[in-house]
Amino acid sequence: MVPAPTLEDVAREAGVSRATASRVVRGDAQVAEVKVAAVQKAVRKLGYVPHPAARALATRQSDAIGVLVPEPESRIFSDPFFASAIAGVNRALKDSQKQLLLVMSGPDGVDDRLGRFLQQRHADGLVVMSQHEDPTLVKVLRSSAVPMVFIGRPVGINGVHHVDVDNVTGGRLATQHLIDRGRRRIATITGPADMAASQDRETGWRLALEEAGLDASRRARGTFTLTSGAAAAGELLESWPDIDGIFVASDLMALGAIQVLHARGLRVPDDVAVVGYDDLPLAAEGQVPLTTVTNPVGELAMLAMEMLLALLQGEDRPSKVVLSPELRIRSSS
Amino acid sequence: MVPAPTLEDVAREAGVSRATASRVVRGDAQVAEVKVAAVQKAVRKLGYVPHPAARALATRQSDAIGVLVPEPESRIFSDPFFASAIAGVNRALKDSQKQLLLVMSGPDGVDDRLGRFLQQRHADGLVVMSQHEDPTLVKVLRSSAVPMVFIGRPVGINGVHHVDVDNVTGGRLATQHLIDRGRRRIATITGPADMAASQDRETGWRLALEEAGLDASRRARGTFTLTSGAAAAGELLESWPDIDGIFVASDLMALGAIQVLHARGLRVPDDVAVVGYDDLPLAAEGQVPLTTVTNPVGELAMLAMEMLLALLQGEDRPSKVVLSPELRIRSSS
DNA sequence: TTGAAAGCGCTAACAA
DNA sequence: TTGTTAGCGCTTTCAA
Repeated sequence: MVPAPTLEDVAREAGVSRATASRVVRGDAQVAEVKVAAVQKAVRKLGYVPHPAARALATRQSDAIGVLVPEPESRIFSDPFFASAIAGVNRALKDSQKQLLLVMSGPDGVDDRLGRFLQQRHADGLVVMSQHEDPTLVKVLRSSAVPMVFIGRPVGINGVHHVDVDNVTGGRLATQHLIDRGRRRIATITGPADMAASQDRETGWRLALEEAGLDASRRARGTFTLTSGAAAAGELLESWPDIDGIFVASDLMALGAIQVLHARGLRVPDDVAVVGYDDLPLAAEGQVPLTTVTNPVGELAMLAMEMLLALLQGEDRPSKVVLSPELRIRSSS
Repeated sequence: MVPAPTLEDVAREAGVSRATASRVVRGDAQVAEVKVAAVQKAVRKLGYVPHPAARALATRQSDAIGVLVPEPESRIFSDPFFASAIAGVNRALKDSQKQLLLVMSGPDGVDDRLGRFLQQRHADGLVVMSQHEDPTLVKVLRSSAVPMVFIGRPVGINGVHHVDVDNVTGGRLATQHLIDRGRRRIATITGPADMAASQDRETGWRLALEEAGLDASRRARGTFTLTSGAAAAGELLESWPDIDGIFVASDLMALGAIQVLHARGLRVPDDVAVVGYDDLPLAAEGQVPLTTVTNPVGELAMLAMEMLLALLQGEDRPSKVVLSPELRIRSSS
């Protein structure tokens, strides 16, 4: 294994100093045309590629961005939410030459690996998504000096940059739609209690019902997974067999819920109207095309990454960007 | 932002030389008990964490392992195969202190980012999965000196370390089972033609049929996705309406196929028996619990990573490990 | 515009 | 067992 060529080699080959070679490689300002050409030629000839570790050491930057997803792999790779989010983040990174490091929590939750990761300055910045109200996480994040942008409203941390969609309005839109369709006994299946998105969507549901003078007690909790949606639907039907509409806080859970409704011989939307959330491609394709609320995760992720990159450039950015959700009416309601 | 403490600081605090401090931090051999304690105390007091870039520069190692998945994000995050594989790889990495770098191809295929990645010695080793017969990829991989282990039979590269399951036997098991169930007009839905797993499973199907003196022409191609399975099933029924059994090369495709069968009023397994492949959790949970062939991807991935780690240690390992698949009989056949 | 030289934080001979 | 010292490959003053 021949040792890779170094900047020194390039400089020698081009007949210039290492400093000049470095300048050319980085595209840095004023270098005589002739020398630029000479260096570039040498780079090509030798197949030179800068050594990231050496560069990192000298610049005290890593040229990498961490994407923190405090969820176990099993969820990250099964929930389309993350596919969209990571794709969006990647898109924003496209022409920035930075590495993306995906930091997930192990099956046993957030361990000290994250803390080490941050301290080791593996990454110049951090995008945090799907944050839970985890005290350990909050502490680690708080005590870190690494610039970060959250996707979704941060819990337990104030004054931090974030991008979000208005989930309260989303929940309200969905619920109001059910009311407009003439439904009166409207339940909800929520996400995990410790996540901002869950809380806000539920709040939207409650507000819409209260304004209409309807009862807002029919509620079951899920965890944003398909099976949890099915389970929650079962609970709901157990406690309130009279339900005629459900606002489900995610499409995946809605799909699970519909399975259960069908299994009990209930028709959707005739007997029970269902509205999901997220507007996944899956939502439109299922047996019963799902009415749902848009959740522009990809766009959100892209915005977050752009914001982070700007922050790293030293630019001043508003600390909060909020997008508006829209209702997509299909046949499940 | 206070500068992070360096080894120098630790050494000073502990009253030893930098070399000794380094030895203690690395757990390296003989250092007097007293000094070990002193250094450890200093480390704790200062909150010292080694700087990976500096270490990488000095050791000429990155302490990171690349996991190459030449697929677009959209697939990686929607196919449970990758969830299992990455989980397995992670498990093997658990107590090895190494970073995992996930290298995906962009939406437009394998670009030069991978080449750069390898040249930059971002990773000490590489685990390659889901390899296609992509000439660019093959060339890059071939010309790289980085130790690598493939998951699945490598295509276009010889003599490289890999772990695999016996997909020919898998296809044969599935097909033989259909034959044993009395089916005689047995079709297959294959995966992409340029992937070893597809080729091998199809071969198993063909061999089983030929041995039984049955016709092996009923075939349609999919791409391992649910929708492609549905489409392929449609094609099959179009061309051979008499089909009474289908061996589908992945559970996801099998699910899609069953949707189509149901849509056309065909009962599973009464009219058409279906056998999938992969034994995903999903397979057992669906409306029709799926007969399928186990595909211990997680285990495979773990083995691959262990093999790679051993290789990096300079250990000698057999260049090939093959696991055996098993049939799981459920109600779809 | 260029080059010399001093680090960045760590490891690893080598010598003591 | 310990410390001294010379790098690892790059960036970045500073002077010329």
